[in-house]
Order: sequence, then C-alpha cells, then structure tokens
Amino acid sequence: MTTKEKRAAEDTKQPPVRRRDKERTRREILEIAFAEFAENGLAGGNTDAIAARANVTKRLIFYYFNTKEELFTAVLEMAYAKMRIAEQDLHLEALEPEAAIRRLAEFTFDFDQANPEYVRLVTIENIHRGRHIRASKKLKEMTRPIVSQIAAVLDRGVGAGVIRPGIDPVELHMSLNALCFFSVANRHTFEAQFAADMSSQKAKAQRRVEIADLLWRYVRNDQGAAKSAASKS
Amino acid sequence: MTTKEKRAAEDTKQPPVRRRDKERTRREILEIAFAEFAENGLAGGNTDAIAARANVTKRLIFYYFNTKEELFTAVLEMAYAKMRIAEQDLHLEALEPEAAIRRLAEFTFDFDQANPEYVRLVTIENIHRGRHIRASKKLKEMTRPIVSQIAAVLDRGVGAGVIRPGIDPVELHMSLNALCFFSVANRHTFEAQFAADMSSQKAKAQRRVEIADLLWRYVRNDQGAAKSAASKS
DNA sequence: GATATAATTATCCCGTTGGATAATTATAAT
DNA sequence: ATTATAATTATCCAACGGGATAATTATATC
Repeated sequence: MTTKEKRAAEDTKQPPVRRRDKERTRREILEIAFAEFAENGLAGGNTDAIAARANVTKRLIFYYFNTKEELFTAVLEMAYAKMRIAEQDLHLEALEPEAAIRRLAEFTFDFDQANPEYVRLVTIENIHRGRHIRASKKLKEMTRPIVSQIAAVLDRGVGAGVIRPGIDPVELHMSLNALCFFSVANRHTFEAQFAADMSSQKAKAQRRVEIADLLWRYVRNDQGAAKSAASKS
Repeated sequence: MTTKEKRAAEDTKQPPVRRRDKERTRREILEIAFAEFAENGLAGGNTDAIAARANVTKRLIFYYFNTKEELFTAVLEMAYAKMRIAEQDLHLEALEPEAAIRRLAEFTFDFDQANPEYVRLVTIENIHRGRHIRASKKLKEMTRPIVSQIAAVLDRGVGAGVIRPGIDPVELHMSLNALCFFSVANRHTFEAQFAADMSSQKAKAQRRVEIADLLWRYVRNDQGAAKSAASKS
C-alpha cells in the first residue's frame, strides 16, 4: 500500500522522488524567501520563518546561501530573470507604431499589477540603495532587451512620420515604468491621502488606458497633420 | 566665567535654557527618528540608535511615544505636515495655464529631489501597506490642497481653450508624482539595470524638463490650432 | 555490501533590541 | 522653603534571530 503509492509517485517523476535533491531544495528555499522578503523586507525577513515555510532546517539556508544577504541577492536574481523572460512574450515588431506603444504600456501595467511581490522586492532593494543588484555579477550581466525593442518601435514610428524624433528609449521606458510602478508601489499612501481608488478593477482598467494615452500623446508626432486615434471619454 | 556664558546663552533664548523641555525633547526625538527610519526602515530602525543620536535615554522615547510603531506614525505625521507646508509656496494662480503646469511639474520634481528621506519614508510606509497612515487620525484629517490648486489650473486652461477638458486633477497629480517619485525612489535599480544616469546634475535637469514636457503634452488641447511652446532639444 | 560524499537535522549560542521597573531630580506652584 | 508633578536616568530583562558546531543519514560509486 505505502509501497504502492510510493512507486506511483516515482513513476510520475523520472528521477525517483529523492528526499535529497540539491536543486529542488535550493529552488524551494528561494521561492519561499522571495515571498518572505517581498512581504517583510530584508531586515524584517526572518530566516526561521523561511525555513519553516520551506520545510527545511534553518541550517540548510546557510548551507546553500551562506548569509541572509546572499540569499536576498539570489532572490533578486531570480526575480529579475523571471521578468526578463516575461518581456520576451512582448512582440512589438508586428504592430503599427501606435499599437506597439499602447501594447507596451499595457503590458508593463499588467505585469506590475500581476506581480506586486516583484514590485515590493524592487522597492526594498532600492531602500537598500541597490547594493545587492550592484554587487551581483549575474545581475550586472543580465541585459534587458526591452530597451532595444522600444528603440526599434520608435525608429519605425519616426520613419513612418507618426512619432516625433529625438525620443530616448531609456527615458521612455523610465517614464512608463514610473507610471506603472507607482500604481502598485504607492497605492496605499496615495489612496489614503487623496481618497482615490487605485485598487478596484474599474479604476485599474481606467488607469491602464490613461497611461497608454499619456505615453502615446508624449511620443506622437504633432507636426503637420497628426492623424491620431487618441480620443477617449 | 561659566556663569557668564550661561547667562549669555540664557539671553539668546527667552525661556532660559531648560534641561527639561517637553516640546524640545519630543521634537528632537522626532527629527532623529525621521532620519533613522528613512535610512533603515521600520524593522531596521533602532531605538537605541535614536536615543543615542538624540542625546536622550531610550526610555524617553517610550515615555513620549509608547511604542516604536507610534513613533513611526508620529514621524510620518510630521513629514506629511512639512510637505503640505511646502506646497503652500506653490502659487499657480498668477500663471498662464501652460506655465502653471510646468511650474507644478518642476516644483514636484524639485521637492522629491531635495527630500530623498521623505521619498524613502513614504516608500517604507507603502511597504507596510499604509497601515500607519490609515490608523492616524491626524493624517486622515490632513487635507492636501494641492489637488484643488491643480483643478483650478485645469479649469482655467479649459476655459481658455489651451487645455483639453475631462482631465481628472487627482489622476494628473498621480501621474506627476509617479514620474518624480520614481526618479528618486527607483534610481538605484534603474541605474543598475539600464546603465542610465539619474544622479548627475545634468541628467536631473534634463529629466526635469522632460517631465514638464510630458505633462504638458498630456493636458494641452490639440483640437484645432494648438499653439504650444513645447519644443526642445 | 562497504565506503565516501554530501545533503540534512538537532542543538546551541550570543549579540541585539524593544520595552519594563523603579529611582531620581529639575521645575512650577504654594 | 516645601511640596507635588513630571521629565529624565540608570538598570535590567526576556524574546528574537542570525549563524555556528557537530552529528546523522541518504545516495552514488566501487
């Protein structure tokens, strides 16, 4: 019976369910640590809690990651890698310039909304003045192809005469990120101060198009006859 | 000699230099606590350190503020009050709509740049999901007249036909804050990822006009002949 | 089946830190 | 001057938490 179940489980996964699995253990610790740090920050993040939630002894954390700081760095590396992968689903090449810009804006907005823990983690790293991201060789080598994607869209748009020349893709990316990031990161204080709604589905949907609009109005060429689709409520 | 100096000191301040001064002690603790929390966060902020830097016994902190959390809340209240006061120097009434919008943008940008500790504190409060700002009666009652100032500018601009109708002043304030806040709050990770410069005087000056531009392009009326001064490098 | 290796556990440790207890003393009111 | 009040200090404490030591055991290799 027990043996039967065991065998069944073993059949599912090719390498028989090993109690000792370096990769799996590492990954599970990382996953839990991500949640823990995103929730409570670096100082607030508790290694005892991580160990408990990951079903490992605390010692294992230090066995694999040496110190809490290094664990945090590893978490950051994982988070950024995931984001990088997500950005690859973003295909702007096939779209008209305006559609591409709007797609870009909505994609970024959706990503931040869907991954508040990521937003929190980045925020926390900034509180620490980016010292982990700066110290991580892996993170420094990790390129973010999204900027070249943006650059390509801008170039195409300028060529077609619908986007004005001289826009720096990094600056554009920064503006977009600022707008989307803020909607998640600063939600609580902003809502409290201005009795604004940034949490309901309706408010988010509105904000989403608002940001796309903002971005498009910023890049579009208004010299001569700018035939734009930017009209809404 | 000593008496002389003492007397001199007493002459300077009307109420003779009191060793026991409720108000002064409270204020000094708050000031140091502000720096400490902005630097190290709520969990990372150390009451021993605050006591030492403020030249008081730790007990005094709890005597006046009961708990660390309440001290943090008091710090928040002070910070927001200061910001509110700063906003009163912003006189948009006398300016043409476009000038007013640009002034607003630059003022906000400058404030965040000049007060990174404030930016950090707000960030930290958001990491804690705004639970202190929400719990503070004082903060809930503290209005932020800046929104009505913005609303007034928008109204005037719409009346003059230079600003398009339908813009929500709170949304505009949010967008502007997002852009300015990000430039300070997310500087470290953004610089690390995109090898961008957000710290040099030159980069800041550029970003400042860029944001003003962005905002103006967003609100200006482009129906009919929009005579705008929005041209730059 | 014996052995070596490395993944994992059980336990302990000690510096840190919010906060509590109780004594002290400057100041204002009488 | 005396007294009452309240601001301030001196000490202590117990829980927490990062990390270290050493023992254990599953697994791969021979």
